Amino acid sequence: MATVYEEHARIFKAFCDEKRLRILELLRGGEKCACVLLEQLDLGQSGLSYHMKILVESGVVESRQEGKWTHYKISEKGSSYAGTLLKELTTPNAIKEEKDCCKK
Amino acid sequence: MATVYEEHARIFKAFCDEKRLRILELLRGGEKCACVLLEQLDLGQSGLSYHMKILVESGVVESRQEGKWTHYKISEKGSSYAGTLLKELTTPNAIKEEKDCCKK
DNA sequence: ATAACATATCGAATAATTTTGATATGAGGT
DNA sequence: ACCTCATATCAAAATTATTCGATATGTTAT
Repeated sequence: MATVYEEHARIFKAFCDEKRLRILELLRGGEKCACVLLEQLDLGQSGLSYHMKILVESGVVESRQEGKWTHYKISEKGSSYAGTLLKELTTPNAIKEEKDCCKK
Repeated sequence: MATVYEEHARIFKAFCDEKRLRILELLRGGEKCACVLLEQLDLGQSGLSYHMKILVESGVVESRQEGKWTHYKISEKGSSYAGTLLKELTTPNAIKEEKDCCKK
């Protein structure tokens, strides 16, 4: 049972790690097979798999199986959702509660 | 010496933790004094201070000193920068490198 | 079915983050 | 100056994330 906070945190975890930011940068150049990512990154096979899982579960990246190879690309839907969510989380509410808390 | 990846990761760390998302939610209601945050959250004084430091260093939150009290609010500038950055990190490059890597 | 290869999963080791309590710093009031 | 209160910092413990190597799963070809 995950709170909405955990769900949201999971999305932004995609952007919180150096290795994953590097992967995203590579994917900005277009869909890439895992083998390409492997040779461009300082990561072992299981390490890449670990990070790709986090990226895919965040929704920011999507994967496509083609025979034994897996291809990854940035999900337009997922990343635009992340953007929308970020804006939501940082936009003031309608309700303005201007209560002074601490007497000066 | 921090890489650009670390710099970017630091910004999104604001959104990667349940407690910090809760704090942001409270700040959406307007500027809040630390004392208010403390009573609304399941956090001790030093724990709040720890998370606020991360939020402020991400640029998403800004703080204002008023006598002995510190007031926090969402930084419009910082959060719009985070939004812009997120979009950048997930938008395809102009350069399309469509090289087939693995022969089928 | 077996072999060869790509990826996923597991467990242990390591590293990073978070929590907690104690103490330090810094501001305001007496 | 002292005292009080708010916040920051520190160090240790607890928790979580990441890495790495070994093994498992799944796909294709023979």
